[in-house]
Amino acid sequence: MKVTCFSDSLLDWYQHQGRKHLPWQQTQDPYRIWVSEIMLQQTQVTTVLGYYQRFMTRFPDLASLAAASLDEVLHHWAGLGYYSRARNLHRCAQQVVAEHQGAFPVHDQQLMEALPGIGPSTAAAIRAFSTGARAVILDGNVKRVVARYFAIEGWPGQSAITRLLWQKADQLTPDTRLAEYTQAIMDLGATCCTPRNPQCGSCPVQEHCQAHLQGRTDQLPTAKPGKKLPEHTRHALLLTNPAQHLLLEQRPANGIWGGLWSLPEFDEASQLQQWLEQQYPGSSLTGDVHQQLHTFSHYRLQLMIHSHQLNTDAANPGEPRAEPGYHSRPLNWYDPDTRSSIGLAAPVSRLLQARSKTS
DNA sequence: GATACGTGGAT
DNA sequence: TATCCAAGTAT
Repeated sequence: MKVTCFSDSLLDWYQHQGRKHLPWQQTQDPYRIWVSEIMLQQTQVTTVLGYYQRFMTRFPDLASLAAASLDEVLHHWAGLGYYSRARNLHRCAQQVVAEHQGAFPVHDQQLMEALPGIGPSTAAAIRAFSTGARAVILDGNVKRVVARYFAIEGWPGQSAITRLLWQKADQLTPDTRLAEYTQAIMDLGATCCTPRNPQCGSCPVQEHCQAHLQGRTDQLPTAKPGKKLPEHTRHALLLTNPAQHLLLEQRPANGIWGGLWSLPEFDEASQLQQWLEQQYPGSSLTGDVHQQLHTFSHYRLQLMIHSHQLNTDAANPGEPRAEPGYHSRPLNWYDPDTRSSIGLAAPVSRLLQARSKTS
């Protein structure tokens, strides 16, 4: 059968060419596998390695994660991006403790998908790796391999295409050796069937790959329709007190850098000025302004950073408080030297990085 | 169904 | 430098 041919060839390739020594491959513990799968969502292996090591050292099991504060979880996630993953990870840990007696329902795909941050592909990956059950994944690697193997036209972002890819991925998935197969098809996409310049010469299924046979590997899968990123400008306040602490504001749980601590941010410079004078009467801006450019997947952010140093007799320097209105979020002074366990947003970590370089 | 959500690696 | 895109999910 064709199906058997694909998985057999792939598994044979995996024996020699596959990755088998990644940290999360040395266990069948659903917790460890789960953390790795969440971190690896839309994130490359090399980026994850360091984060995973530190995270597992601090949160070695589900109970330790469930008992931790969200701030500390975000502290260990800061820099990885897509922070809803960290918030959902924390929520999920508490939910598994409360509703599943501390054990992931790895034998039930639907129950797994019901957990925060776990979708169909992640649920399948956790199940395949921890139990060896037959479960079908569809990540970026598999999409590319399947789209090429069957020469499926159309951008995978369209739901009809995704549906078809799921169906084809299911067809290719064998009934046995699921842990190996799941790793193998991801490895093939990551190291052989790459987005550009795929190494078809060393591909175990090249003889049956429609894209290869048609010489169209460079056209499949169909590229995402390109669009220009919109650009936004916002204004951030870099306020320093006499102790050289920075004023940070916790961002709302939704939106960019959700739950992380960042510089107080405003739509307009005038709003920033107004807020500053309200909080610290008699203060005036130093006039030092510099820019940070942040490029996200969906827009570019020009952040104008307005620096200001509070003098000693400024009112209430230790306890800034939010006014009701457009700013009513938690505020805190942050000491860069005694790093507390909170998640710092990119604008802050970039500032501190630049600062440590010059000093 | 389309959009929001981060950051860094690769080319 | 610019662009793509990565072990996707939630809304």
